[in-house]
Amino acid sequence: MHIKATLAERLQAAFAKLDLDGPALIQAATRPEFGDYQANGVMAAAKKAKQNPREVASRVLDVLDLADIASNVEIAGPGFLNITLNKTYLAQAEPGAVSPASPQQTIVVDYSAPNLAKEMHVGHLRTTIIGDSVVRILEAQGHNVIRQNHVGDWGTQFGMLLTYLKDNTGDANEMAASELADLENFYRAAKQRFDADADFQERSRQAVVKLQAGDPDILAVWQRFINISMSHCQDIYDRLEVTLSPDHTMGESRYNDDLPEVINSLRKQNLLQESDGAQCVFLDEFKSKKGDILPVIVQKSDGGYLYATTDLAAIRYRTSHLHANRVLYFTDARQALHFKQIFAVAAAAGFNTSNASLEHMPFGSMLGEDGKPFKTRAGGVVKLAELLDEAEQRARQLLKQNNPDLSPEEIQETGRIIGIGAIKYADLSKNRNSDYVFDWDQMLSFEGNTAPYLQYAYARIQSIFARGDIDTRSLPNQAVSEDEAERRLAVTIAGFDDVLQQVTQEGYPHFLCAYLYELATRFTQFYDACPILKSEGEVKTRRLVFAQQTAVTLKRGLDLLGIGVVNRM
RNA sequence: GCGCCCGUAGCUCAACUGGAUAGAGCAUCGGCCUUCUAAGCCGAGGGUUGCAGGUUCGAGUCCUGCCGGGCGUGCCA
Repeated sequence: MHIKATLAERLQAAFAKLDLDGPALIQAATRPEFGDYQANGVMAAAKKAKQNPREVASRVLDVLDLADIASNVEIAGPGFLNITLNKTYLAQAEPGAVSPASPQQTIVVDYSAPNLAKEMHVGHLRTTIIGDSVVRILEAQGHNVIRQNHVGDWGTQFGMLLTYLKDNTGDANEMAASELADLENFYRAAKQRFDADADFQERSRQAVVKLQAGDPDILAVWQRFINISMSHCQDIYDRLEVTLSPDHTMGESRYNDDLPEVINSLRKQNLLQESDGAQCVFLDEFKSKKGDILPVIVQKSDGGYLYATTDLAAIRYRTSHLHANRVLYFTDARQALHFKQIFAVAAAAGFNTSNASLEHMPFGSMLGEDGKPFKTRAGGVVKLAELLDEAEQRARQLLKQNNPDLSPEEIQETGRIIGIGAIKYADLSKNRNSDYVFDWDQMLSFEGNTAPYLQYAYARIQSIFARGDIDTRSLPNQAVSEDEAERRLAVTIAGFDDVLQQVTQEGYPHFLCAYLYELATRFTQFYDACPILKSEGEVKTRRLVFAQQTAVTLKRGLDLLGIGVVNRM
């Protein structure tokens, strides 16, 4: 249920009766003594009407109808309205339920997009994991979500790789996956040869030309290479339990045929200008103070196309064929200007045929401990696969140490879920805007505000049910809270739906993390203070219901982050 | 040069987009396991939110100017 939206509606109705104008500004109360929710909009509305805010608050209170929702509303400070929800209203909340959004939209989400010339490294984590979480939540809200994995499978670097591959396998058509088992090494070796050997360079360039012209031989080699590289990515996706599958791959190569059309269309609309031999679009909005305009280059002087061209073609496809209402791009913040430019060109050229909202959801770079862009000591990257291995290993070690009851099979599987969960949560729980520091120990921490803490709370609840031989299906669906600890827990459980709305609005899964952490914390406090199995009668039933509601909400919330739960750990 | 992002406790991060006394985790110090899992709970210390102005009932958040960091800025993606 949407508590905030409901409260806002009621406030708006009261405002309307009093000819007040402005948003209600509902938010969760900042302190327990301020109730559960607070409305901050009265002060702004009073100001607009040039009236005394406390008097206005008093009149709003007179006409405000919250009888069925709140047990208490009071005016505080300069004109805050502090709202305490009533217990029966709270008891109606369905734990973990997600209300369908309205309207239901078609939302294209562009995320992950690894470069298939290389192996996935830790830098790909954020786009993949954050994008996947947002996708899951949007789907839960009933939207028609279309995943687009815009992989880098085209361009000059493939000329080099394919030539090197042919040189080293004799018959390239028979190349085995083993040659490409370590893509990172393969890439490095090819690059070395490229830099050292002029003849190799020339053959590489020819290979690119052949590839783009659709030469069947080179195309077959390319396809093999892509398939193998893509299967490496898929292994990572599977391990991470990311919902991407080969069906969602829509790489750069797929737009190849439309690139000349993009240029033609721009030319027909007189948007194209030649500058130093390159085809450019100049738009006034990229004019500097001095008056010079930053061009968007869409075709190189040698006739080749660029990523701007491909992204324009992608906008055409996503709006004309996929009929997107929103397109969300989860990419590095360094591409901010690029997206601003192509969105502007798309608007000028009429490419956005479904009038979709094109939204770049940038995230910061990963830095090393020294605050500089992240590199290993050797100057390389940390492979994603290595990070996952390490996480699982550490989790298994801890499991063995902490819980001798677990079987080797259980340690294997539970270690996987906990290790992967820790990594995902470490990324998801941060505001994606800012740069962040990569640190093994921090990323693989299992204490405090981490996924294992949430999983631990869940496991303890399951343990209660197991020990007490409780069939959760036999429990009542609802319970009315009695004491303050229960009531606060109930308020938190009821706020789930609101948080999801907040997440999908602008693509910030860290709000959901913060919410789940608070939920788990409140439950653990409750758990610590109030024995469940040792209590009796109605009290016991009530506590079991709250435990169950917490478990359901935790599981659902973690699932929407793409993180699993375990019954024992 | 111009543009974008960032600067919050020793460290890593929050702060629901202008709200009340800036919150967590880690680390440090103290307390709690014969009672549902101590990956936990309770408590303590730790802040001039980079600096200086401004806007207003109210600013970590908005505006201006500095300082510091990252990134981008015509044929890589």
